[in-house]
Amino acid sequence: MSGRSQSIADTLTRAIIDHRLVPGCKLGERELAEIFDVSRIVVRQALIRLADDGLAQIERNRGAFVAKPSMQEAMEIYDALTLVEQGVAAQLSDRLGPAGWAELRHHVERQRQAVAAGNDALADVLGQEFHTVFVRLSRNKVMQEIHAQLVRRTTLLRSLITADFDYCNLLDDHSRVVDLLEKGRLKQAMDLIDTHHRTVVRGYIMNREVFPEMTPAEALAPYLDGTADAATTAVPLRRMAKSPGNGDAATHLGAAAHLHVHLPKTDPASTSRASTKKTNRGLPS
Amino acid sequence: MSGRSQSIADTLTRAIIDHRLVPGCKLGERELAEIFDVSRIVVRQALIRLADDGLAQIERNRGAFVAKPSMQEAMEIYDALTLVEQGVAAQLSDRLGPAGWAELRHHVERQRQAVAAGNDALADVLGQEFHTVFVRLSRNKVMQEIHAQLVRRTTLLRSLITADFDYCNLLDDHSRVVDLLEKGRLKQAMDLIDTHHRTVVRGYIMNREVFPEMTPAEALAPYLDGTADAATTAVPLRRMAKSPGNGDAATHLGAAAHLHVHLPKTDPASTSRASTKKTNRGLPS
DNA sequence: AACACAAGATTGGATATCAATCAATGCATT
DNA sequence: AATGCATTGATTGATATCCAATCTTGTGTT
Repeated sequence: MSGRSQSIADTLTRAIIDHRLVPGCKLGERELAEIFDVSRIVVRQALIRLADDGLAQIERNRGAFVAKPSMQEAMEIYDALTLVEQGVAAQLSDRLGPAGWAELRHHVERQRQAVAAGNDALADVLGQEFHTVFVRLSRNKVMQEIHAQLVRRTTLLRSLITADFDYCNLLDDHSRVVDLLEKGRLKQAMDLIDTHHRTVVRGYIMNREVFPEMTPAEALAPYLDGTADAATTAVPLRRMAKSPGNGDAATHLGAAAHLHVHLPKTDPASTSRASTKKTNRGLPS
Repeated sequence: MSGRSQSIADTLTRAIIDHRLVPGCKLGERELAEIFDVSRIVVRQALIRLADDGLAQIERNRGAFVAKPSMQEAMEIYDALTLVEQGVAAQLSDRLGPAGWAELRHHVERQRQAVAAGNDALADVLGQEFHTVFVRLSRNKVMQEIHAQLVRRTTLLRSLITADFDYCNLLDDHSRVVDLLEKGRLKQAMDLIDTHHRTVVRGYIMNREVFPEMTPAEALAPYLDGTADAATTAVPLRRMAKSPGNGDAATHLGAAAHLHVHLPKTDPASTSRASTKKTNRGLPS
């Protein structure tokens, strides 16, 4: 459909929701232009798209940075997401046919099998996807796009927080929501959706200072080389599971990695490198 | 915050929601660059913003056009708007304090006075604003932005349709929604919001072919000259009221105005000039 | 140590240029 | 006359280069 700037925006979006580009990371025009081998103008257009999507923030004469939402904004994003999904739930409880309910059940079942098989990465993806499938069944493309944007922003948020979830409960929620809706117990289903998201947010502990573990060039490398399937090589979903051993991710790329993060002038030594240790990189769903 | 491209995007947005730039109208880069006295690149960035907002559509190697949503998309936009406002209503019924209710009542009262005074233009604006104020009281900026975008798109839709509303009922709806919500009758309030929007949509008769009455240069002229307050000179809200006399708008700018609209190859004589006569240019609220 | 000033770097934007693509025109053919 | 085809023109997508404004940094002075 569109040209280079859209595909670059897509790549950047992907890198951000994969947590390869973390909030605060500077997205320099010249640097990205070299990485993607395009002119600065195309990069600028891509950055405008990211900013419109809420994933980047452009400061006049200072450049673009990966968005670093405040705790307030995080709450608002989750509130909006809850509102949208509750509304969709209300629509589906009226209008959804048997095929739709079957698709939802099938999806939940696939996730359950992934969990049983210990395939946490797949379970994460399916857990995310459930919400997308849910909204898609509303057959409202406008709503889908709004929801997808909110989901992208919640995914960005997870770069900023140290989470502490009970995954089993969250997984069961999906199943229970489908059950309640199909039985026409809309009110309970909506309450459960609310609780579902509140559970996620309550587990959030924002540590606003995030240190990138790689330069943009390193972060974007997996998405660039030709026809390589990004899904296999690029997604670094390293789930820490229950063993809070020291994250290897922080070290195997080397402490020598440049810190391309925009920080206020607070003394950088006070926030020790140890604070970057994530207790959880999984995706709540 | 941002530079020229944002302000140009704002101006174009304004012109579109004022119905000075109608769906299908070509937004040529070179033409706009001359009008705004900037380079094509800045115009392109502005057009990207418009496209992200759903107000323009960019076709590769063909250029940008004011968006021309299908009937399907129109329904989806209104569904999404209903969903959002119902959700906000649910939140407000729980959380809104006395000051909030007072603000809503005050706003309704202002609109009522405007109607009583026969100031239809002001009543239109206030009617639009009610929905914005309503959502603002949720104190959720993310939701506000989503809602504002949907409202812009509904406003765009009104360039495409021949409407047939009962304005008195629509005005009363606002008042009744506030009453119902404050009394805690959430369900009824949500139904009324649904009915409110359905009433608007049901009045829609889309005539997909819209003919611009002026060139982009003419359409944008009022927004350009320096410090002139656009609100006074630029908004051409010519309400046809109950007298369906032939719209003067179609003639006083001259039939010689260039037709800068993108049309399929259907013979242009079949859709006679008379079909552009609008029976209503007012804003349902 | 605090402040002021100068140098460097980055962004925002203009201009000129080029290739690719689409639309329209005109011509030839049936 | 109508249809089909090729050329021409116009517009977009994109690049390179250049310049002004602004921000950051580093140095020097008090």
